[in-house]
Amino acid sequence: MASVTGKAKIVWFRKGLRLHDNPALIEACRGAAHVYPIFILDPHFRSAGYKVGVNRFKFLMQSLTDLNDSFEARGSRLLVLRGKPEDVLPQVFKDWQVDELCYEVDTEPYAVLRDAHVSSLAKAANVEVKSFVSHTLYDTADIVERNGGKPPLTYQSFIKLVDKMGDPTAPAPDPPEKMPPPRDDLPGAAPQETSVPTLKEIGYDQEPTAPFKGGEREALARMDTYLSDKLWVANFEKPQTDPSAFEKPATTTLSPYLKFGCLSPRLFHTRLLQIYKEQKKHSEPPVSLRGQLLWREFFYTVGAHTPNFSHMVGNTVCRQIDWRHQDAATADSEAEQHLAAWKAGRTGFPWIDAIMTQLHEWGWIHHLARHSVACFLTRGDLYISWERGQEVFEELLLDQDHFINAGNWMWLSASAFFSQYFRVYSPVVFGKKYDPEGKYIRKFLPVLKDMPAKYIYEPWLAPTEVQKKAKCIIGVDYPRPIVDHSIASKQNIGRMAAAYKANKGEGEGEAADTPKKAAKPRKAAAPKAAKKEATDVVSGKGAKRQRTMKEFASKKETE
DNA sequence: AGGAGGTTGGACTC
DNA sequence: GAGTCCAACCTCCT
Repeated sequence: MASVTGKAKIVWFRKGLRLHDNPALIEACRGAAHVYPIFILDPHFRSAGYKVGVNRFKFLMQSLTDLNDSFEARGSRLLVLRGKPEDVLPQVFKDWQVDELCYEVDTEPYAVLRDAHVSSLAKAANVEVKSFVSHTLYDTADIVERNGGKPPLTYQSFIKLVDKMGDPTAPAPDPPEKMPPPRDDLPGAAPQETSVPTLKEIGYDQEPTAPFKGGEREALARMDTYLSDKLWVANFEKPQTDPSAFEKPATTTLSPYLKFGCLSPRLFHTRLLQIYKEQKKHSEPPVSLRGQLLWREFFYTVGAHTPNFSHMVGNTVCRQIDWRHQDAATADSEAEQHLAAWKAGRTGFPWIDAIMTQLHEWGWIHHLARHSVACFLTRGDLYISWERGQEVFEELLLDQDHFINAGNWMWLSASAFFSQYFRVYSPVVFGKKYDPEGKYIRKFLPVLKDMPAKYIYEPWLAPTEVQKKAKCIIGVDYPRPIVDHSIASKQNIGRMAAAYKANKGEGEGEAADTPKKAAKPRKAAAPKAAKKEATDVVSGKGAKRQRTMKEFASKKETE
């Protein structure tokens, strides 16, 4: 087509803040006289119901600046527009005489509605819309289709489906070295009107504190650094990594870059497969590095195909549980206080409070640290709804990712995917395993820096003299624990058991007294009971154990 | 219908 | 460090 005069095209960045593996950008450059790379500052992401902490916003601004630099190096620039996409886009379609709009598929609920609306507006304006899957390894709709139209609910069944699908599509080729530039002289396209905003312009008055810098170049450099240690990559096992490591975090910390698409998951995946090929032996999902990418994919798949995935009510995969704090209207004041203490890192459990402090300061905490604080907030200690925790993570995490955040909160609260609610993380013991000296606590809670290691995880047990010497009086300089973990966790296991039972009843409807329900536990219990008696006689622990269970049962009844 | 297995608990025993 | 128990969950697969 030699006669083509050249079109005006928009490539709309939302996630996918990168030039590599960007099929929408490639398409936009094809046969275009003018390409307008845009990002829209949508007020939705700063509305009352959706908080973005200053650290993540800064990360986003850095990513946009980096993107702009890369475009400038190619004779183009990034145009940052302000307003609702539904208002902004029809205007520029007209003003810039746009022929085509290209973007990456975004499957989050808000994005799906937004993009459907924008597509219809584009059609009305005679603008062709082209979208591409590049934020996930696969088109999650394909995975669901292969599973008979339903998303797989276990990681293993998900892996099986993915294995059958073969390797993901290879990353797209790099964009041209010289790009068709946008015009400066059209309304709303002038460089001074479309620059990357400052935090002040947006209305942030806090100083960002996170030690991670946003952007594609940073992402690629970081990936290269971590992948250069091929033995480490090949042997990576997530559960073996140390949540208390902070001098050098024990994992790649690539999650914020994947969240914003500064790094392509397909590129990362390709690089991992290369290394696996070179190294004969390597770890496997779920614990391997590739397994981590597939966890992301798993939650994107289930999340995108489950209604109300980020809420308990109306969510088909989520167990309905009578949390103490389901919403602000019904929560009692104690639950309100507990939630506030948890968020602020003032629970009186140094391990929990250090993690929450790191979350505020860094915008990132290790996966197992997330487990600790999530279990503590929900089924472990406070019995507060996972949705409240999800909101806090949504605000504070750089890598906050809609489906992954919701999925993991449901996991940890034993609301979905995971159901062994009696496996409770101890806010004292768990961290101690990794960091007996309490270096991590001393780093993030300096008030405890002189507390002897013996008491660093339980400072309320330190004798007054020790507290005085450490210049940290419990109840004055650092809070007393807001709950007794051994009492609270036992009580909550009982509540969870009751909630599970209630859910079962609901599910079965009138057939509540079907023999199936009674027969199952009875059959399983018989051989085990005999075995237990035998070991109890030997160990002499039977009586103690039984008493504990009775106490626990009576507590449940008097509630 | 039943069994296996489940990314990463904790306490205790050997 | 591995194994067993706690008390019993769920989904998937055969």
